[in-house]
Amino acid sequence: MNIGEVSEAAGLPAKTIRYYEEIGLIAPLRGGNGYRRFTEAHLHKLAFIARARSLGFSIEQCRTLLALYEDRGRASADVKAVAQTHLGEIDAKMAELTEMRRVLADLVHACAGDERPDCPILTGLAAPVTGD
Amino acid sequence: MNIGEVSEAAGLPAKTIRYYEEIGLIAPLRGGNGYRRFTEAHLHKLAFIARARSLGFSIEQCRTLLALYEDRGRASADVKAVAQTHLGEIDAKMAELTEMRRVLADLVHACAGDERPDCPILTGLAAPVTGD
DNA sequence: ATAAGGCCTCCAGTCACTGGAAGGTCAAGG
DNA sequence: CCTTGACCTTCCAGTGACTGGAGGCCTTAT
Repeated sequence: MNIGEVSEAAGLPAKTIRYYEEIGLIAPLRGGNGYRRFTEAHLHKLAFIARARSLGFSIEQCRTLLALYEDRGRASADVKAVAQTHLGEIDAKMAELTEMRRVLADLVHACAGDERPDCPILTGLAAPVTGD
Repeated sequence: MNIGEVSEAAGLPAKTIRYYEEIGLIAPLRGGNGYRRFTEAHLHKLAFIARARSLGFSIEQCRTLLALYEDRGRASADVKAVAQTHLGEIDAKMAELTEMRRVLADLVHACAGDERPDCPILTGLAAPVTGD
């Protein structure tokens, strides 16, 4: 397969696949014309990466997961550890966003949103709201 | 004030303040020795930016908010629009994270996490779980 | 012969910093 | 007066994970 076909099949832009090759995530063959040639195994790997990425795993985590995937002697505990680390990262981001959302929603709620200049959002940013 | 003092007061690294100057967010004065000189007004602006950034506003949104903050003839509706756009971005990210978390937590839950190689996380990444 | 579309490489840009090198400035102590 | 150390300066490069574009080769169809 050429890059266009795997791109379509894996749901990844061709540019991204070239980038993955550049950073050593995949190693497609080359045809006599210089075109990358992909096998089914390459496609599987790319689809694996695409799914891992869509779950938010970093490229380095994907690299680790791929290595574990291809290591028949792996311990599932090692996989689980990577996934749990990532789950923790997701939870941390969610907590951060939740807190942002809470504060921001309060400010938005307090703002009249008309043509007058008075704006609790701006005063809230100029000085944090305290309990006083 | 020198940069170290405002850095301390605004809670922003000196590097970040220099960066903000480079992109035109603030324009400190210069002393004869070439050092940046900051006034109270500069400090206020930096604190404003720091709070907006901590709520997740992008630099460009901060630039807009600062301009509105300094425009006495602003309409609060304009401020509210920026904040609501950002609220929407936060909600979109939260939805994305929530979905990631849901799928990932299922996979983690299904994984024994012992020294055996069988791992639902890896099989789930190799082929998405379908309802079949 | 040519036109369209796919493929190639290389370079630059994104966002918001962050790290580090090389060097100038300032206040205090010896 | 000299040194030490803290503070400041600029400039360059790197982060993560791509993305866009220029310029050019390859293939297939008309």
